[in-house]
Amino acid sequence: MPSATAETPKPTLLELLWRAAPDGARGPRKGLTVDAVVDAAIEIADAEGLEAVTMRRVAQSLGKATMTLYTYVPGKTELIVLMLDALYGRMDFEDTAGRPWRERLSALARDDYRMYRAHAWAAAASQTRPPLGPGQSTKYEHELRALDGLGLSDVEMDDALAYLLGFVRTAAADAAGADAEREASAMSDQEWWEANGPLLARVLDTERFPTAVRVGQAAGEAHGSAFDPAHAFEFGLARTLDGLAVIIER
Amino acid sequence: MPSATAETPKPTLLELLWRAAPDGARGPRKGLTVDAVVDAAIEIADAEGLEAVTMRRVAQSLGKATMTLYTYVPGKTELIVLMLDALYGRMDFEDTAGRPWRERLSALARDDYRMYRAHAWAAAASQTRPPLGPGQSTKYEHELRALDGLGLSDVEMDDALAYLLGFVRTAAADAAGADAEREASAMSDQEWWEANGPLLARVLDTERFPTAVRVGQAAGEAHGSAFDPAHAFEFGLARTLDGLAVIIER
DNA sequence: TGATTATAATGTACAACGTACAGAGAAAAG
DNA sequence: CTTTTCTCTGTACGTTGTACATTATAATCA
Repeated sequence: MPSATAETPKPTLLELLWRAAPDGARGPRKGLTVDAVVDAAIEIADAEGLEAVTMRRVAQSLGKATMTLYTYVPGKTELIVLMLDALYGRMDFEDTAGRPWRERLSALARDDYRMYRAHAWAAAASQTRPPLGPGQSTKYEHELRALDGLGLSDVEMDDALAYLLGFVRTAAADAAGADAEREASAMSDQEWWEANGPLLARVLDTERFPTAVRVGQAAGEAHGSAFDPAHAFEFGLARTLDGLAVIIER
Repeated sequence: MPSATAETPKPTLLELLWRAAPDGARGPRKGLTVDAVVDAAIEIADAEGLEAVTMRRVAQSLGKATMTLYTYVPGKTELIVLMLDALYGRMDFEDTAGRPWRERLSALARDDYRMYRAHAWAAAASQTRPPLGPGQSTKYEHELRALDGLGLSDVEMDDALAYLLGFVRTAAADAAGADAEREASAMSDQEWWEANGPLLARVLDTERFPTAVRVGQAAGEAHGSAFDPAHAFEFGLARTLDGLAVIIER
């Protein structure tokens, strides 16, 4: 009678993040690593967007069969978490030790924003409370240090950081969205107005929507287009820091 | 020789949003309306999440064949836009005329947050600059009126509103994400710690991550769990209004 | 050394998705 | 009555994530 089929203790997500899975000693040599899979996926996402990251595509870029990936990663969900943690771990942060708090937090925000802009898929994929992988932990530690010693309680520090990073993530996602939309439409602003202007003029009458028409027009003219992500980021960052100032300089 | 195949001028998204498509006079009677399709889709999304909204599922709930939907809606992308605009159009806003600006903006944020929480799928699906459908236009008009007469320029009004709503959307998406995660894991905090505690203790050493460990612990204990969406919303709203105060009370 | 056993790698297969397309039938227009 | 146009539908295609069985490989144990 053959012994009961051995239960392969499949690694948890956390073990995977920390690369803490004991690599099996028995079978054939591994032809890949988790890092290789993650890197390949990031490369594809950077070049062609997250929707181009399919298991087949990643495997192909590694010269392996699709199902081989599942030796290294439990599924696509986990792969994306790993991709994000890798990004966090590779960020380089501006050194702002000793500078005033406003500059420190501003640098934090800009570091984050730069990372998101360099990997357009990341803002949409990331969550507010990512799992505590090594990359996220390193990032979190660095960010908290910028907030330490400002007179905030520990809980306030966490609140403030989550608030600041939430703003940056949204701003980056909006910027990426605006890019994608512009690319997808392949329609100049002029063409768009020729196609949609008449209807809008008929339907957005100044009787029902006086303020919207006035403000929308002003905003559109000021930015030269419907939405200016860079301006939104600068405006928002200033407001966010002003908002935090109230509890920091209290 | 048969005449050239007639070109059905398929309606643009804007025409669809404003229900401005001329309904064809020729063929059989329509068995549905755009609204019926949109409502059915919203009902499914509310009950089972956006990922349950498939063309087959929506059609089935209307007692029609799948492809019938494409008579009313160009595709799934457009359907989701229509769903969101419908939500915006049905919001009811707290009347805050004459009240101080901070209460007015706070009510705006809470109205928005309430809508997102009632339709958990909406925060993730919505964009910063939604197409100018009737719902979005009504909402935008109402919101701008709350910002009018505060001494802001038109461009600043638009900036401030986008900033405020961006915060609310993110907070709502985070809250929905936290709900979903809790539901999906089906793991009590205690079980989670039993499974992952040992690894975390080994790997999150206080040498490398002193601040992160300290603050993370404090935050976790304060909220009784890793993340408290309601608290994050209140904290963030206060900060956001404080930040806007700087340009409003200038 | 030879038998055993855990593991890596892979091919096949399946269910689910959005939607292109062609055809059948209905109603208005000529 | 004929023609035209439109609604509705069934079938089918390409794509997705991944379950599963199989084969090859290497370390372990007798």
